[in-house]
Amino acid sequence: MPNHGAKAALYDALAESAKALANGRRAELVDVLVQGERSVEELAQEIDQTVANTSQHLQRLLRSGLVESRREGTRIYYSLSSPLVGDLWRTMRRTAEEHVAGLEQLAADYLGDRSKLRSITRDDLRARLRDGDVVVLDVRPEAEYAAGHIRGAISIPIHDLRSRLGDIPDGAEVVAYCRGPYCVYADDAVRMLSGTSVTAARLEDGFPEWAEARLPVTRPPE
Amino acid sequence: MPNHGAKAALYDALAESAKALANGRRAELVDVLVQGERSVEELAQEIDQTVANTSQHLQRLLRSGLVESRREGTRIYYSLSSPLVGDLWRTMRRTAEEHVAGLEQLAADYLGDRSKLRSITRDDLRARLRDGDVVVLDVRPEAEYAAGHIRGAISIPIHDLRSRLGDIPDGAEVVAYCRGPYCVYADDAVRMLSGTSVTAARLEDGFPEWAEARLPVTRPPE
DNA sequence: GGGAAATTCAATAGTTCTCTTGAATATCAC
DNA sequence: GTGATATTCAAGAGAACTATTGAATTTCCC
Repeated sequence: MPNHGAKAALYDALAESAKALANGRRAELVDVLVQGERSVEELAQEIDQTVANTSQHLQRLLRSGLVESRREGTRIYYSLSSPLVGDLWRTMRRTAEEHVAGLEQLAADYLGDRSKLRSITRDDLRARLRDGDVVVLDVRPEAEYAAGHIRGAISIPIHDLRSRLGDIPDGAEVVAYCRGPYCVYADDAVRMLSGTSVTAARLEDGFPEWAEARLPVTRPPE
Repeated sequence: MPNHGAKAALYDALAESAKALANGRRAELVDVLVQGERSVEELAQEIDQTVANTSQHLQRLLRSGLVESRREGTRIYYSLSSPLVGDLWRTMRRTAEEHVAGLEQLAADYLGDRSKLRSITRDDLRARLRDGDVVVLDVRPEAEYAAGHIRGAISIPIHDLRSRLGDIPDGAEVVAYCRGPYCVYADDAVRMLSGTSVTAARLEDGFPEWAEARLPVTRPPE
């Protein structure tokens, strides 16, 4: 293929990591994989695609070196090759937020009206954690909590929240968080908690951003 | 087009900034634009493409919001919309360096053998600048030096270097730099200076990386 | 207004990407 | 081995991307 010069071939290769992310479905995949490894079937469900199509996208990511896979019995688990890939995804996302026209509208279309939901920034939560007067609630699936969470957070996956409302101390001030700024689990949690005895707000972004900012986390031993 | 759901449309838009960079020629364009604004014709020459093709790539970048343009008489100048775009390009490049297979070979093919060239890291140069015992030489085109350079550096564009060797103090220790890790100007300068009375090394990367690391720079007043 | 220079537009052919479908493969449990 | 499950492979249709070519447009200068 490189019947063009050495410089062109080099820059083609440098652009390879962008090509890998240059597709909405693959962006969704990386966004999930940032939370930890997943099987093909789980990923297919997350991005609402057929298993065959998901598998093809994963192999595209594999070829570009951005993800790795391991087999466990009949399942194959994919994971990011390094935290650098998550950094790239977030930088890319931030750039799109800043520069891509129409993005706010699309975000609003997907997320619905967030204006009535109380929210809190990373820095605010950090300060309140120091004061110790807040319950931090991780509403992601159990496995993602296990792979790493905000230090001191408790885990109640969003799908269990309704039946486990009793686990939250009466009158507590709750801050719920999930996968990131475009994840709706924390929104749902705050909506569900409004009207109960607890006060609830959502963290403006999720665990990966918290970890990237080098704020205190708990991770499983290697 | 979005006959698919709101989530898919949102992630398609988030992937838009990656699509803009998902092409070797556009990556080259951004790599040049990081150094400052350029006209279409200049850019076409830099990336060794026809003007028409270059124009089309620039308009793709324009549509994605990553670059801006302004007209000045019959020329149109393109520039990056914000420093964030340069950050994205460097993050993307770093990810490719880390993960894309075969990249080292392609870099070697383009850059040739660098093993005989003395080189120095950012941190080393920073320390030596404090001691004041080094001549920092910016070998990029004059306009790029004017748009911003390492504080204290002198400008001798690579194409003028041979005729301006006399501008460099006899017996000086020179560190040459240019656009970045894949720019060959500094390599050429070091090769040209070997065999003269001065000692020469190249900075391992270029001005954009120096500036991103918040090391001292001189920029023109707004 | 007419000519020149810089850039964009429009049409096209070849390539790559994306999703779909159905078959093939690998591993496990029995 | 046989069947079940998870994943990949293979083929194909339609869309998007890329480079090329030549014409059209914009602005300047006279």
